[in-house]
Amino acid sequence: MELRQLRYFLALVEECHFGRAAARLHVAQPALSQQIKQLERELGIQLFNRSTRRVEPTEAGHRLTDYARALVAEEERARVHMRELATGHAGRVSVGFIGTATYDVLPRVSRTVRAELPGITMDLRGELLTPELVEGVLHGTYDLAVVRGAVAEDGLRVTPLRSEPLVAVLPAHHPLADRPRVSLRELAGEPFVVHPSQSRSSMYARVLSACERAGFRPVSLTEVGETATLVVFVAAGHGVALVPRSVRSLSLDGVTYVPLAEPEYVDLLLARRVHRTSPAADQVASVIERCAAGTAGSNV
Amino acid sequence: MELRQLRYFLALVEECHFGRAAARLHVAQPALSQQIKQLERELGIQLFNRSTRRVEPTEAGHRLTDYARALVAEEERARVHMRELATGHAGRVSVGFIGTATYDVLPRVSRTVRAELPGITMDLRGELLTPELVEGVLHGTYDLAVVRGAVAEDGLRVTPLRSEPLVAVLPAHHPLADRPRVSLRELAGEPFVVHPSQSRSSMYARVLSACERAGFRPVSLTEVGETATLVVFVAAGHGVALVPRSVRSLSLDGVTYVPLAEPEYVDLLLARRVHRTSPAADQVASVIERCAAGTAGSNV
DNA sequence: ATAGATTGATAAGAAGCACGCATGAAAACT
DNA sequence: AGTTTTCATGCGTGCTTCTTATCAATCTAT
Repeated sequence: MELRQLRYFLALVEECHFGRAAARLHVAQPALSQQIKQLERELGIQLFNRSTRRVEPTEAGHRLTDYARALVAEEERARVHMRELATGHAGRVSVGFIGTATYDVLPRVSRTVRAELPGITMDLRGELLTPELVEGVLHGTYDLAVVRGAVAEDGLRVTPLRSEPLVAVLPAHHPLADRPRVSLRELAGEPFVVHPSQSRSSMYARVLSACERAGFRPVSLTEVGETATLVVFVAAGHGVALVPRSVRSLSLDGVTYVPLAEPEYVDLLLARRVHRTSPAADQVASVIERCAAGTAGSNV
Repeated sequence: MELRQLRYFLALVEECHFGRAAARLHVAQPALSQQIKQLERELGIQLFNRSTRRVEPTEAGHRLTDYARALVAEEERARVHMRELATGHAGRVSVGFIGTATYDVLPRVSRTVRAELPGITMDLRGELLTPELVEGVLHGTYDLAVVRGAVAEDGLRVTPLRSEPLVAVLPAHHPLADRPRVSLRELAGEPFVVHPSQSRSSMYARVLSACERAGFRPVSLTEVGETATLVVFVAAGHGVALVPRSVRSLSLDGVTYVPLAEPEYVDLLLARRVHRTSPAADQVASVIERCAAGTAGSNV
């Protein structure tokens, strides 16, 4: 039994006439006769009572009609679904975000995809570290990753999303907290709360190099795993911190974000696989590009 | 998209290995590769990520798996159903019964078919007249008909079911009602209740010819359409009647069935189409033959 | 009743498709 | 580096399906 035979069969059921059914199928009449006959032979039962004057389904023919319709309809659904997947209008896409994009880009992307690509199911994870994101994308755990720092890996395509200035995170009661802007130099004596070291987070190196340019090394460093924790630590008075401007989305009592006098920028990047890329992931990638660009934390 | 391709596809999904899947399908490996590739080309989307070391379904492949399973399962159900129809284990069979078989053979057949051929749906009609039964069978309204009288029609195959003696139907207060048997001659003066004339019922002619052999013509005739009505009329005192012995199944207050002294027999016949016969109808036909034979009203 | 029209079945040749074999290329293991 | 495993490709073959031509049966019309 093949779908083609069932399509022929259904046409004949609906037309009750070999000639017309064959015309509708764009085949010659003998082809239809043969295929119906073969179907009957395979199933071991007559499907039509036919004379030169009348063609009508037998009981078996009537019963088979239901199955044939169900099969052809299911095929059509499969075809439509595959088409959606092929055009990127459906699918499951998993995206990983580093900590400092978790509270700003992630929710925007989630909202936009839900609105514009309703067929796509998102699988979002935030507060991740660049190394695991890179490996995750290469390994297939994530289709896309929003990372920071120059990532150059084989099999990975990395495109810039935006560049944003660093801002200082200060406890609300800090003497500098009310200033319109602070110079990095003024934080020289402060203990710092930073993202993980050992190149697990690119922010760690970025913050330390900024301090170095300002002519000092932080007197003490407290490492925390997540950006949310970092802000909480600052609120608790464990020190100060430098974060990309968009982290301001994460507002918390007892914490103030103050722009830096120095032009220190960090880049936000989108990483995707070179091979094994899905159309749905491409669609989501372009949404991410728009979401990151149209943000308060954009360049300048 | 063809079912063969989907079967290949499913084998590959399950084996995740072209060689093994091909072996399971009893085809060479290149054939499988080509068919999968063609399916991918037709659907416009990659279904497997394949290297020389690993084969695994893409997301599209995973999604298609559900559809493919559904399609193959539905095909199997269709095949099984067609097989049942072909072997006569399923189907719808309509059987028409003449009046005098309605209260005896019909319920037996109904019960037996339900018990022995649970897949067959019966469509039973009783209290019909031979002419409409014959036309009904030829026209396809009925697959089988239980009739009386010698029916010889083109396109109809008629086989004897049984022969049964006529018995007299008398009102309970009738002087002859208590006799172990009555001679037809003794009913000469009685008004008769009979089945329809004008050869619409074969019983009409049968009863009158029996009377003629006994040397009389009934003084009056009341025609009724249904056997049940006939018995009711006798109970109401409108006259006496002759019916096949099996009508005794229809017992009614105020009515007695008394055997005839004369050996007057009527035949019960099974009529079926010569062409356009279904296996299910054949199965039911053999049930009818058994039910009619193993009856109190059987010959002798 | 005979002729013509309609319609499905059949036969034979052509076209298309799937298949098998041989082979190639890439990746993993020794 | 050599060997093995495994999927892809090219080509020839055979089966399947299609088309054309024709037949047989049935209905219609004169």
